[in-house]
Amino acid sequence: MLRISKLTDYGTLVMTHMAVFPDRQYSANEIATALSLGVPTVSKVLKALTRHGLVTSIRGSRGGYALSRLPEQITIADIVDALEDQPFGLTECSATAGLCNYEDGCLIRTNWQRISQIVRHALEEVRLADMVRRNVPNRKIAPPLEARAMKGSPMVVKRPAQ
Amino acid sequence: MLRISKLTDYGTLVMTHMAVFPDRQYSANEIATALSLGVPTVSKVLKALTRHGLVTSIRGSRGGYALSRLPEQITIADIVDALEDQPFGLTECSATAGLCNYEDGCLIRTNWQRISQIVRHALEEVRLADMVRRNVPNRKIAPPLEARAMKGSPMVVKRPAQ
DNA sequence: ACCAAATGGTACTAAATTGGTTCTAATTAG
DNA sequence: CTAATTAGAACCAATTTAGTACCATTTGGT
Repeated sequence: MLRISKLTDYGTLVMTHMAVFPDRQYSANEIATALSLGVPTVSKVLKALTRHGLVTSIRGSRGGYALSRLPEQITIADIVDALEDQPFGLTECSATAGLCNYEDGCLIRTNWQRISQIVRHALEEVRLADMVRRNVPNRKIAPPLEARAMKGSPMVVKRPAQ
Repeated sequence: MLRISKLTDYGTLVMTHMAVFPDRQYSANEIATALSLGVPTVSKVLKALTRHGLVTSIRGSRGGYALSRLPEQITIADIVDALEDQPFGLTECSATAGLCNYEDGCLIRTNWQRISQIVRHALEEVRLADMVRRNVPNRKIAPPLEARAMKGSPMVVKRPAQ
């Protein structure tokens, strides 16, 4: 569908939420509550992010997660790599070699690889720090009740309440 | 999965195949055979491409399809628009407005829209004409039998034979 | 030592999406 | 009139994805 998966979407939300206070440690529970997402789902995302070294986990009671790098040093591409299928590439054929007999001379493949590369660069250019730097003031006067109820977190998306 | 769908992939194959002789008329059957894809599948793709005005259909006996514009005037973005879900956007939230209460001030959304825009431009910059202009010589000496059997078409991908 | 609060990992189930097929109608050349 | 061909809708099966559940492990506090 030429979309990132929901898990990846959640990943950007979770990471952005954490980037507001980059030094703090957050529990899965806290993040899930702040973002009104399911705890198991957020846990799953955090586990994957941990495995890929984007966040550091502290186990045991009073444990939690913290960014393992500064928000300036984490890109959307990092998050996508952690949560989307690898290898990166908009078509199967451009991502994986050996599927086609004409590979060497196939301009379709070459072009899809070129396009995929551009997409990748776009993802690499957006850093987590960009996600929290609010440069456009929010001009909404009175947010609806539902939104107000979630005021705790700086950015909340209306997703299935779970 | 951050991939185009197979149908869209087929779309680029079909269109590229047609772009080799831009003035010719092709039947669904002929294209399917040349690309070793299923006739119903290719038909489905061609129907969608027709609805979106990328190819012109001629009905009735001795009917078929022809490109409705020159290969220089058709881009990959056109094909994606015809075969992928609309509206274009890497996340649901960036594609469709009104899903979130914080939209106005949400930098996540803004950034995803920015990224989607870059992706779109990349797709718009590759024209069908680029797909057939073979500028890198194919250095393969002896193609495998299976490939040789499909020699009729200039670019064939090894997909389920159906 | 024990318990409570966390994360780690695997596996499962249900829902959504996608791919591909089938069927019938409409069109047109011969 | 018939054969060849596209149009369109509906359908089914396979795959993928989302979300949940379960159990193991770790660790701080009492």
